Amino acid sequence: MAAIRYIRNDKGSEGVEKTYNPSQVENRWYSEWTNRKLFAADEHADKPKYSIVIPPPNVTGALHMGHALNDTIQDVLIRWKKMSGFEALWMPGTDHAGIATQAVVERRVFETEKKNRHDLGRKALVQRIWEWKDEYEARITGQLKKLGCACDWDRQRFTLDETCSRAVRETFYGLFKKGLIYRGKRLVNWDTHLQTAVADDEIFYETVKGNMWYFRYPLADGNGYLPVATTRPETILGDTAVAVHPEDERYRDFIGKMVKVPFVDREIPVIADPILVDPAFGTGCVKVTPAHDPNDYQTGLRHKLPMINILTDTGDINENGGPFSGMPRYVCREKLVEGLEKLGLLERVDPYETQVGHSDRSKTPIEPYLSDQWFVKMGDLAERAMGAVRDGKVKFYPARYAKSYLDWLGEKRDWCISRQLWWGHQIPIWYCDTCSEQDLINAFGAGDNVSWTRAEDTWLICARDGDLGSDALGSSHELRRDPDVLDTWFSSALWPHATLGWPKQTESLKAFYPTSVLVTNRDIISLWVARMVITGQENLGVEPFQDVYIHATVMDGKGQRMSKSKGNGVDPLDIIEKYGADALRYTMASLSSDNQDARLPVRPEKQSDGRMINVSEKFELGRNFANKLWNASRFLLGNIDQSLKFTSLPEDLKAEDLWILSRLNRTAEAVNQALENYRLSEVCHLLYDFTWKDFCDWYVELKKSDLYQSDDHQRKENALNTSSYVLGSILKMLHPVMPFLTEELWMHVRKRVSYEKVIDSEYIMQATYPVADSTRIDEAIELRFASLQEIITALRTIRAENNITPDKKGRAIVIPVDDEQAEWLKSQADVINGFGRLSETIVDRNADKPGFAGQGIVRGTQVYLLLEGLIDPEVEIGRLEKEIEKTRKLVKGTEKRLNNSGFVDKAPKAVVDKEKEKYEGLLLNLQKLEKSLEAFKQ
RNA sequence: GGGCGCAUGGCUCAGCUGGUUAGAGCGCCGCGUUCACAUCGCGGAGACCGCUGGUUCGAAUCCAGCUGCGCCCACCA
Repeated sequence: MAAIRYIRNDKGSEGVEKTYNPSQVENRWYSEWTNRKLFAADEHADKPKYSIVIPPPNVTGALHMGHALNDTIQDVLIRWKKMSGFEALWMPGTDHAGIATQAVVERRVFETEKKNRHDLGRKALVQRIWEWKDEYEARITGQLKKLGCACDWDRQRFTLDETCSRAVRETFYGLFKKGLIYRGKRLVNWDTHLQTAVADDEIFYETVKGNMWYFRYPLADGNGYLPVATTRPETILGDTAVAVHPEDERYRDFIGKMVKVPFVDREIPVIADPILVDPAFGTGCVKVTPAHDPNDYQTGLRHKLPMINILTDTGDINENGGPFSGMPRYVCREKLVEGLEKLGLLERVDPYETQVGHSDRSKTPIEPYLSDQWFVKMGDLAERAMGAVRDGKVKFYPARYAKSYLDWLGEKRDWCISRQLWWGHQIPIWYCDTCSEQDLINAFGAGDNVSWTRAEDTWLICARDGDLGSDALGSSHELRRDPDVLDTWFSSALWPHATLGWPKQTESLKAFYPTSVLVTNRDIISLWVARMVITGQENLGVEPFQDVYIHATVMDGKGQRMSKSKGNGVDPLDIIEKYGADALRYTMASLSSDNQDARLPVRPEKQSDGRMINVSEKFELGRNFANKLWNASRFLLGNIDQSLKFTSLPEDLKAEDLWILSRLNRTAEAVNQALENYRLSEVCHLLYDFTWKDFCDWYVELKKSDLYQSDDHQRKENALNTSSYVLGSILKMLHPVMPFLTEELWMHVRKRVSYEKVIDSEYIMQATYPVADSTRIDEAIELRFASLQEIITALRTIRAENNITPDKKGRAIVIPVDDEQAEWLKSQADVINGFGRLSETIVDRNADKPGFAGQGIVRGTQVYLLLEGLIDPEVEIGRLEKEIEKTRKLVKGTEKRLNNSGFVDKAPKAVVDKEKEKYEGLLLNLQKLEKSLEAFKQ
């Protein structure tokens, strides 16, 4: 039966199926777009430029819905700008994500081969990671393509590729030469199991049941002791001071005296430090171990204390541990406590729960560990980057995020850029302990490719490019390369210009730098956004983007941030499989408001082939919308005869044509403005309402009488003409959000319609984006239409509430407020008849109010539905009473306002006048309703 | 602990510079096979806009406090 209907409905529109089938359409169009190189941006094009660099996804794993939102937004912007006359570049790429990627690969190698990285060796491990990278980069790229992203794939970059590496080296060299990169000590989070430093965000805290040990620090002169509490007794071996609060009466006299560290017999001072010590906590005395505790480290810096490392790389006690040397640290802890007890120094032990940092990778406790690291001096760089936002050169949307940026930069904390990893850009520093500066000058003095500086025990030599090699200074002076790599963010920070070829002055760089907007998440404002501004200013003297659009963070149904590491990520491919890419895009875009979070509840669903995928009814919004547009198009196209060719709108436009054109242009205006301000959810709602409500529910329905019931050929043709015009505009406006569907429909439209200004390109993605023609916007006709719609709705309500079946036709009497309204409604009597299922509509200002009829009042116009015998008086009385009550409330409200002298005196005249007008109208309505109720009750 | 944000019908969210009869989608209820669409049409019910104060002629909207939640940053010897 469906087949029969299909054939009957589908006059001449071959191949347009009844429901939109996304999967068939999507792959076909994507390959078509890429084959035709429609995503390629030409740096030589004689057009204004627009560019976006993708926030490069980490190659740690596949993309989730958070990325899908991020990429949808960018694609909408890119496609919109392309259609708006810009040469738009969307630069794709991925990030090597140092620690995270090395960690996943190390873990996998360990699981499958029971080998750690030392077993494998640097070269082999890095090789494995490259293989992983290739696999996931391909997967990510595939996901982006499925999403429909209009990336210029020929330009795809990777943060570790040749081009990016060149930029990293150039930047490092430049900063080093200026003295902005230096070597220093820093406490790192040491993973004793993997023997590597881990990043702060790779640490999870776990509550561990431990003890608080209270013991005595004996004074060196033998006269008494200081009570100290600790959760890590073994660190006593590295203590270099005991601190008290300067105003603590109990210990004031001890300040400046010396105490003796048990077991190693080191004498250390008692110092006063108001920052470290909280007199109310513990004993009020704090042992200070600068080499193994972040706070103590800071204290150590303040007081210039020695920093004694007591651990080996594997977490055992080193040669500084006296009798405990060689013990694993937890064994040492036990033995040391026993020792304290034997010495009579242990006071008591309390059970105590502490938050202990654990490595996310090895799940073992991390140890703060002092080591040599490389830093970037942030002072001046940060100040300049702050200036960019303060001066408005870089603008945040929403503006509140500027604060995150400024606050973080304001701390001006030096940036630790070295990581004890193998996966990443190896630091371009070589050490030479034995040579003289003259040796360096002899070897590297010519040109500007090597720079050096003296450290206490060695030369620090930085090469601009390439590998210096171990014997560049001859066989007598060995060069050693620093084994560490750079923080991932060091290369990410260069992304906007590195991807365009910098330091080469490429045409691409000239054309597309600075980029137009950065679209990203709020949690990397400091890590990434701020650093891009810094390097952009430093390397090119120009900020890397004008706008920063921070979009919502996608949360799961429980309100947890969706992330790869949490494992709660939802694969966009699941959603695409179930609902289609356009549905995904539309739904995600409509979620993209100024809010900072977007919840996305999903549930697993078994597919017919047994696979489980994640689905969410939220995407039905987008799927249904796609289907609606599909069917509206199918309907119109099915009615257009092959022989018709429209080249311009008809001469004599009817009222509904003027109305839909006004609505269309108003929508185009609002949509462009919303896009300009990154208000994508607004864009979606505007287009949804215009398409579904204005166009489908009213306009197309209105035109059906022309199509079905008219013998007038011209009328029919005009109806199709105007409808196609509007449809074409809808497709274009919607294309950035729903690219596949609109491209597919565009193809069908083009077969039948050829407007010069609307159907103006072979591919919709190259067509011109509609802009508002303000001469088409007609306030008056929209108001008239609104009243017509409300009258029809009033009639429909009466019918529905009284359970009047569609087959029963009634008559209506409409009593308008004035002659103009009367004339308008008379001209639309057929419409009212059709939409209200009426045999007749009498529009007459002087008509008598019918005695028995369903009633509504719309903007003062009285609407009566005469259906003697069909209307239940009880129902009508109920309706009227409710209506009256509602109106009374409103009357009371406005009355109160108008009686308030404060309002009348102080509010703007326009507001007061409007209120008065409203009041009079409401009173009139109330009178009429009350009269009707009276009549009914008789 | 510091910062930012959120709290609007059962659910997910709009409501941008204070003046709206507080909206939408889903869900719910009723009716509906006239040939675009049941992934649909028509109609309806459902909200003291977290709480308490304040500013104002007027507050969902601005301010303060409180409560609950989320995120980021820093973290306790």
